[in-house]
Amino acid sequence: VRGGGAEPDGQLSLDEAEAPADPAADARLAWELAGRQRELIEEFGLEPLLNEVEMPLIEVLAAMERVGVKLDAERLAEIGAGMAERIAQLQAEIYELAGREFTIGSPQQLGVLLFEELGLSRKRRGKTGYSTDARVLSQIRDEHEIIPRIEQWRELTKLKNTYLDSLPTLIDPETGRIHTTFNQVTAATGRLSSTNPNLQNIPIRSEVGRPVRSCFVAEPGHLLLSADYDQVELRVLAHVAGEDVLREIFASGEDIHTATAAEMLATDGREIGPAERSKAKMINYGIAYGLSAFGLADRLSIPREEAAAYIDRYFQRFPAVQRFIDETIERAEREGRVTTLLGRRRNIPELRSSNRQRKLLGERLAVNTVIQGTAADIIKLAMINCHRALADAGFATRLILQIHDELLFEGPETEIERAREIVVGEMKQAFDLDPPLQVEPGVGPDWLAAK
DNA sequence: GCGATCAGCAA
DNA sequence: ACACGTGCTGATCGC
Repeated sequence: VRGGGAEPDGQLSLDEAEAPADPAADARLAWELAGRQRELIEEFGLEPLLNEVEMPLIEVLAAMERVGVKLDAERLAEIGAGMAERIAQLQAEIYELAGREFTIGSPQQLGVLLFEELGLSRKRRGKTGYSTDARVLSQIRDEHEIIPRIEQWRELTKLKNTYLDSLPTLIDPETGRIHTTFNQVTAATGRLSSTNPNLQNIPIRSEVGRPVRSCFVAEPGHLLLSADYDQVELRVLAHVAGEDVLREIFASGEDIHTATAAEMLATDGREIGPAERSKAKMINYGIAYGLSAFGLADRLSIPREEAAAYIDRYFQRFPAVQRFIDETIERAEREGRVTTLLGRRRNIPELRSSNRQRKLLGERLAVNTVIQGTAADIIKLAMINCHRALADAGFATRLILQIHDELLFEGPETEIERAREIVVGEMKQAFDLDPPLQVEPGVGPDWLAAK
């Protein structure tokens, strides 16, 4: 019996008091909804996507959730203890510099202290008051000794609260492992999501966050195998846009962001250094993630006009990308929807909005959904194929996580090299793309070492 | 206890 | 004046 109080992770609730008043009516409703859904699936030509991708994926996801992933709880606790000490020290220094105690974690109280009592430069403001987010703090870092300490305090408490303290509570006593829930139907683009816990946002970028990732480990005698698609979204873009300049960059094996920077900026005789690469990278990601000129300017901390100029420059060098975007938007406006290469469909009602900003959002969603959704289709196919190929080979290596463009496997060390060959082969062949898909594998005793 | 708000992690 | 990719989680705060 499933009560009205289903758990957020979709687990069945057996609370007698929450049992439905009329279970037969509930069952009938589900039956009737299924009939209507079948009609729509047929009308939209979605049977192949349903039958070849989403349905076969269910048992792959179920197996992944059942197997789970091992966490080194002792190591996690050690890292957490070190952090607790550092947080306490920072807190004392912050109170000392502030001249009083306050709730550091309250943006409201922090805003009063920084901008009213200490008189630091106010940057942006939110709905309710001053913004104190990471970008604001980095801009006023040199104005007061308290700022770098608050930045550190924020980073450490975030890591401790979100990962170090909560992950161990989710270890299943039966298996000693963490069992996430993958949601197949939440993300509008067709991506998966992960909850309770979310294992798709484990830190890796920052120095202090990275050790958290090394706490995800293989069982004794086993190893983790991580296999990443290299630049899958930009390859999808090159493919769907038919952009030969982009294809040539991939064929040459050059670093994509450096090469993009060279295309955009080198004609001015500009040297391509880290700053140029970083701008190009942001533009590449901007296209893949559907960022506006405003969002791009915000990320790069440059005026919007300058961001718009970079985007213009990008389109001059990659004209087929410009054509693809224009055609995708035109068609989406006519049809009210977009589809991925495998026929996944997303309605974009924003395109009919009279609000200019909302309309522009719709345009970016239309383009972004084709790219991100196609990448999601491809990796889902790869998951199904890897799962089947490993089983057919009689291997004990199991798929345990999917992180959008990465698959993580765990297997006996004796077979992991052969498993790697199978996985890389299946991932590359999952879809016939031009430029072709490329996969970067790595093996190690923990998740950090495997990358 | 709940929702709104702010903040920050990842691909 | 305002705007600002998504999904998930945690803390604070006011009701």
